[in-house]
Amino acid sequence: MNIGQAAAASGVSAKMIRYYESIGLIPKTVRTESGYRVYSDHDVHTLRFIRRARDLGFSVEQIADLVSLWQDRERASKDVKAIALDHVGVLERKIRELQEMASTLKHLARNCHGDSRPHCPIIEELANDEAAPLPAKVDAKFGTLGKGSVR
Amino acid sequence: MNIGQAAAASGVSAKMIRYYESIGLIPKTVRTESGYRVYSDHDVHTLRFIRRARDLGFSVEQIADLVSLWQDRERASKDVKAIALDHVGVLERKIRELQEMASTLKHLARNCHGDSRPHCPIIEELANDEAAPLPAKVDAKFGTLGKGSVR
DNA sequence: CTTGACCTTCCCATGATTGGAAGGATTACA
DNA sequence: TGTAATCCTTCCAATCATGGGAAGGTCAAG
Repeated sequence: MNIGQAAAASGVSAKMIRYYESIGLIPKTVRTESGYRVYSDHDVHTLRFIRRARDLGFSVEQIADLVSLWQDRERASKDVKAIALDHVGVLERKIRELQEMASTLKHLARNCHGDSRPHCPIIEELANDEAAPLPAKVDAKFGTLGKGSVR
Repeated sequence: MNIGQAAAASGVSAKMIRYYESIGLIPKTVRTESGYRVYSDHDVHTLRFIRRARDLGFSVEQIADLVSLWQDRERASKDVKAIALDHVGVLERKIRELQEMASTLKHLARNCHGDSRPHCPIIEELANDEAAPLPAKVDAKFGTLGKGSVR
């Protein structure tokens, strides 16, 4: 099957399939005479594995590890579990960080009349030179608020 | 004061101060004869405002809006509140998304022995072709799991 | 006057993903 | 068979906020 069909069957875009190939996450595929990539059901299965791992927020680097453990029938389950739990830790730290932001903002918003007058605790807090610095940022993975989806 | 001192006083790195200037978030500063940027206490105050907004996860675009509302003494507090609440919504969606990932993973990890044997429900779930697709991803801001800190 | 600490601009990298251009291949239909 | 639509290919650029580093100018202390 062609890359478009593999994309549809796996839920990974054709663009990303080529990208994953280029960085070595998946091996180079067979090509037709005219250069089209050809995928098997097995390849699609691998792509689905990758997509599911992405859906769980694993980085491509971690996915590479997971794929190789997946393909190693002798793997120790503790190696997989370690990657998963490490990732859970990262996720939970990030969640806490976002929760702090949200609760601070909700608190400020609750005290803001939200009318046409200028008085606004939100702005005042941002402008407050005495404000306690927010807790030091974890070396949080999860970049900043870009446009991408987490997928 | 020089950019390095302004950076130390505001908590915004010199690199980022130059960047904010280049994108127009802050105005171009006065320069010394030799080209050094010169900052006043007022500039530092603005930089602190920006840093606090960043700490709350606002995008540079939103910060530009917040800064101009801050400087508008006639602003309506509802305009500020709208930005804040919009951001709270984004934060909360993201939190929910991460919580789903974490809880799925914790559930899987709980059922993984984590020993030297190969059996591992985590890998099996990732490889499971019947797996229900995860809920459609929100057009989540907050990119993927990159290296950056949130700051 | 030298040394070291600063400053300047410019380019590059990050991570995952999308967009698009230019051009070749395949397919469907009249 | 001709042609148009739809695929595919590679390559380059942009995203977002940030940091790294090079090459070179400036300044202050010794």
